[in-house]
Amino acid sequence: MGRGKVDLKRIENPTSRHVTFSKRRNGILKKAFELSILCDAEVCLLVFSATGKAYQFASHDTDRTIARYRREVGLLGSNDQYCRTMEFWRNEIEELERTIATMETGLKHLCGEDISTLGMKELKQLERQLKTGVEPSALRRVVDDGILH
Amino acid sequence: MGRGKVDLKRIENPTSRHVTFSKRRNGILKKAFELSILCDAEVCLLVFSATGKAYQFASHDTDRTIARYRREVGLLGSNDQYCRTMEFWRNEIEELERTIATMETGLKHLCGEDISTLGMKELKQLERQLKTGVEPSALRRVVDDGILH
DNA sequence: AACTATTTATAAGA
DNA sequence: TTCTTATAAATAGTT
Repeated sequence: MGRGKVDLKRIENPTSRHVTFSKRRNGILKKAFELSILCDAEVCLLVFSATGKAYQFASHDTDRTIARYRREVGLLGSNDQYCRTMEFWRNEIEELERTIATMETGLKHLCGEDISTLGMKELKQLERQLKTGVEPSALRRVVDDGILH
Repeated sequence: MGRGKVDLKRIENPTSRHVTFSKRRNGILKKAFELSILCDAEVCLLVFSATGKAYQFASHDTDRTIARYRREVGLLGSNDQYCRTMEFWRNEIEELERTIATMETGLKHLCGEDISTLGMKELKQLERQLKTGVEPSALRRVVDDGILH
C-alpha cells in the first residue's frame, strides 16, 4: 500500500524500517481493536520492536487472554480419546488441587497481614490467583472480616 | 474498506459478523507476519472468536514472547493505589462469582449425562471450566460416582 | 467462494 | 516526527 509495492523481506535502510515500523505498528493495533469490537472477539497483540520497545493491545486483559491461550492451545495433543480417560481427569484434578493449595497459601498470607503492606508484585500475583480460581466463600470471609480496606 | 463504511460497533447480523471475522482475522494475521518480517519485530497475536475458536501468530515463539512480555511489561504500570481499594476487590469478587455461576450450570449439565456422550467441543469447554475454578469436592463427587469412565 | 466498488493503509516524498 | 498524496491492499456488500 503506498507509492510502491514492497517486497516481503527485512527493510535494510534503518530509517525506512523505523518509519514503516511506526506506521504499521499503529495500523495493526487499530486492526486488533476493530476486530475485537466488530466481531466480538478476544484479541491480544504483543509487539517488540527490533530495539526492544514493547507495545501491546488487549481487548479484555492480557493475562486473561494468555491464560486462556495456555489452557486451550498450549496443551496440544490432548486427543479426543485421552480426554475421556480417567487418567486425563485425574491429571485435571491434580492440577486443580495444586492451584487451590497455592491459593490457600496466598489467602493465609493475605489474612495474616494487612493488604496495604503487600507490594505490587504480590498484589498482581494474588489477583492472578483469584482470577484463576478460588472458593468464593473463602474470599468473602476475608472481605467480610474487614481485613481489606 | 469495501462497499460501505462500517461503524465501529459489534456487527449485529450473525452471518455478517462471522464473515467479517473470517476476513479480518486473515487480514490481521497477515499484517502481523508482515510487520515481523519487514521491521524485524517480535510479534505475537492471539485471537479467540466469539464462539471460542483460537487463532494465533507468533514470529518467534508464543511462550517466549509471552515470557518476555511478563518480564518487561507485565509488572509495570498497573495502578498500585487502585489495587488496594475495596472497589478493586469487589470487582474481582463479582467477576469470580460470574465465573462460578457459569461453572455450576456446567456441572449440573455434566451430572445429568454420561460424559462419553459429550463431543470434543463440550469436553474442551468443561476442561476450561474446571481449570478456571471449581470446588474440588464437587468435582471429586462427579468422578467417584463413576460418571466418568 | 468470487467479484468489485470503495474505503483504508501506507510508501515515498516534502 | 508529521503531513501530503499517489497507489497498493483490505474488505463490505453483492452475486
